[in-house]
Amino acid sequence: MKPTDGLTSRKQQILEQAAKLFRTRGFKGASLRQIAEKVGMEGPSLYNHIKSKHELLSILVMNNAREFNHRINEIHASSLSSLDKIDRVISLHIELTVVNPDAMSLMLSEWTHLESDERLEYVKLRDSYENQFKEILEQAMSEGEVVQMDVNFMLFMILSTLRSLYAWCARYKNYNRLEMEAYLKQGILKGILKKA
Amino acid sequence: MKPTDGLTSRKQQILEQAAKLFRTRGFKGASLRQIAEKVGMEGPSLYNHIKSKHELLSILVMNNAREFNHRINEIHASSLSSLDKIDRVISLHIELTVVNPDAMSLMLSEWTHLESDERLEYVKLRDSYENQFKEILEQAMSEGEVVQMDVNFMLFMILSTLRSLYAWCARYKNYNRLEMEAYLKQGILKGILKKA
DNA sequence: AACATTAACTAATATTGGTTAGTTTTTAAC
DNA sequence: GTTAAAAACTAACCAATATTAGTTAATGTT
Repeated sequence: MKPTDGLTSRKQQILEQAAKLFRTRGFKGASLRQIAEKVGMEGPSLYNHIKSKHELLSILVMNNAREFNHRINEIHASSLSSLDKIDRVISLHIELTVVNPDAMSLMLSEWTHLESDERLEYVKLRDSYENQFKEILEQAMSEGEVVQMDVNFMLFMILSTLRSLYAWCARYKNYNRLEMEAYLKQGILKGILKKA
Repeated sequence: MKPTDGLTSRKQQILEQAAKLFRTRGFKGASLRQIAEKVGMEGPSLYNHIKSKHELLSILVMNNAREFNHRINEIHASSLSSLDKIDRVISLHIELTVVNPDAMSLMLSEWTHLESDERLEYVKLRDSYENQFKEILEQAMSEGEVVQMDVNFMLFMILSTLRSLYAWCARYKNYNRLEMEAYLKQGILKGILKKA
């Protein structure tokens, strides 16, 4: 019974509940029984749909990581100006965070529990992502668009903010995406001081 | 055998290794036997020094949280200018991160596994900390020192960066504290754009 | 109706991990 | 040197958990 209709397939439901529980209790802290209960079945029945507990984490983390990598590739390869590229990367983070905050949270905090093969692939994707972003920043810096600063540190500061976003979306639900984009871009680009 | 000499007591050693393992494997993922091995004894022998696994987490997280709270109280209550207060808070974060990155990491990511009583106390300390910081920002904003922006969001952006610091200290060991302070303050206050 | 497939269940296994009990070794004091 | 306390060890317990095996109910197709 493939999900021919608009309903979410059973496996999709399992993935959603797993994501929520992995996020709140952590991968090790959440049990298959708890996941099963949330989706309305007994623990072992999950194995009719999944291969293992690790598979759940793998799907959730790796899909997101690959999507991220794909999207920044596009931006990096585009013919946009360096500032516009930075702008797009910020928007990308916000979009993926808003669309699937649970997966985002997992990708950033639970990837350590991936099995070794996939952990390696994950780290590779992550490094690649950061490198692309770094190159964009270097470009902007060499063009005199942004201030002269250690690129690694600038990357760190921007990514710190973008990567924490999911946690704050959970706390302050009343922000919409446009507000966040405006605030973030202003804060990152111009800082908080009134006068430069 | 109390630690009369300069050597670190046995319990201190246990705490240090526990912090390292909790950080890399997570609280649930690290076993007492692993901790014991790192410190050079058998698992159950730990109970000659500790009350429970949770006690280890509790000491590591709560000590740090209380220290944080104490220090920001001082800053908040001082007669410094609002900008100087912001400056001090940034320095505080850097100091505590550099001095004990493992404890910092735990405080930020593993506090969810505290037992309920202490989890409540932790959240209280955390909220209190954020509120003090927020008041400082509000003061600076009302004095026209910083740009007009949603205070919660400004708080979020600053804390995101400061709270991620421990992760980057681990990756780029070559930065010293003064460099980090300079970069961080510049980035947070003035942003990355060349022109305002 | 008959049959095959899907997806649920129950029972059982193997492992791990926190913890306790009891014992032996080490350390320090007199 | 004797004794008492501290701190180590081994063996065992108990609970939780991922997973497997075997079975039954539900579903859909011919």
